[in-house]
Amino acid sequence: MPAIGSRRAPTKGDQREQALLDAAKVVLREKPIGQVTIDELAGAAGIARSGFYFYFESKPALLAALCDQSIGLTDADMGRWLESDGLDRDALRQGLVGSFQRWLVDGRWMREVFLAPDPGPEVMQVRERVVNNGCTAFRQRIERDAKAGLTVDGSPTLLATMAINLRLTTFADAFANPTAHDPDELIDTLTDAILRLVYGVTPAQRTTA
Amino acid sequence: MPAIGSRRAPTKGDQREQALLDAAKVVLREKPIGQVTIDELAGAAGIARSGFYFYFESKPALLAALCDQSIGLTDADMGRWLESDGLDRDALRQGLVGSFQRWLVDGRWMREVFLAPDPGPEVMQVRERVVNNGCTAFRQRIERDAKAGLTVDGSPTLLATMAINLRLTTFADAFANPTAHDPDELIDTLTDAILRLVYGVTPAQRTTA
DNA sequence: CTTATTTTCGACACTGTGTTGAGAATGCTC
DNA sequence: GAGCATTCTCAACACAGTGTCGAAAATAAG
Repeated sequence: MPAIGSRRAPTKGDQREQALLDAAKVVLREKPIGQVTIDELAGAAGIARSGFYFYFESKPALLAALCDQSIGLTDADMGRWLESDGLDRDALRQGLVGSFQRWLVDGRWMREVFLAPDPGPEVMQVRERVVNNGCTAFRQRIERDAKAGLTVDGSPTLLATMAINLRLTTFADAFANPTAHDPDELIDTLTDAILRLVYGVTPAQRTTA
Repeated sequence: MPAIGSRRAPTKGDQREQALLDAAKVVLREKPIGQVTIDELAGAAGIARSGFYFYFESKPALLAALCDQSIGLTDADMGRWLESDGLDRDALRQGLVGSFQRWLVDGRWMREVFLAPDPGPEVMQVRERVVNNGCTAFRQRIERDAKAGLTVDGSPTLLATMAINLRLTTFADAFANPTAHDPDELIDTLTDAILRLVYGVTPAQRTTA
């Protein structure tokens, strides 16, 4: 794997590794990881089962790598809101929309990474990194707004965790049960729920009807 | 298994089945289900591995049965609040405390049942029943209060789901990371978070400091 | 005590995982 | 483009865990 800014051309192995990740991403859209065999993953990337182990130590290891590649994207989603101040409902909503769209596509494996109780050490490491990043960014925003007297009382860390978990479970549910709610209503309700959670207010103005 | 109100004495098999459930409950406090073998579960109940299959079809089937037995308790926790009207912070808080205590003890398998993305059909069935019951009760309370003009706007179903998920993830996190927060603060924050989520208000009065 | 039913468990077949080492493909150097 | 080191591939193996079967033992019923 050439480093991210590397000038070196990707070797055959690098390509194969990426092919394995890409193939896995597709395969994992269909069925839960527990029901996907390594044989299947290897086959989808065009190699024999035992060849898989040249690239990844195990299924969870691949999953962790998969997640790792998607972190940048997830961060970008909420970036605008996280950097702004005050409620800024529009920015928050837009961030959630972006996040939501990713969930609708790759929710299968995202659930495994972020929700599964015991996804193995490799995944746990990535999860903790991602969650910590998210919580920290969120927490810092809350602390900023707390100084301006905008937020409710209560530990910013706890509030941030709750907000993030609320988003997580809402999207996970939406993935598991796509027809249960109207997407727009879901996002609006979630947006307001988070604002209410952190600021204790539901802003009256809405960009969309 | 004699029906719940049965007069018939439990046969040896009934006892063994219960022993299996009790033993599993204990074993599952130590390590995640994925790392517990059927051999281990059977051994803990004093029978051979293959004997396990006389009582349960599989590991998930036992887990579902385990959960099934605990439903009554979980319902009882929140009962008082669910039947009252208005915010009633004290009742809500007390319900959450009860629920929380159960989580601290049996959180390991409760996570598997309520959080795992793909716990198998048997568990899924029980989960859906429990979650639906909980959501329905919650939703009805919200609808009642909505008529009284107490709640925020928004689909009661969505609000109920969010509240329940907030509780779920908060307790699951607390189980996974017991020292991260002060229990009292956690419960207080969660109580207020739920009230804010549903009613848009944080009641000033608190029973406890 | 006899008979029917329930319970137990060893032995088997099967699926999926992870390892190893020999050989093939690749790419680097001159 | 021949030689050489490195990277990659995969068949064969060993193993752990699951689930099934049927014969025997334990229990309950008559």
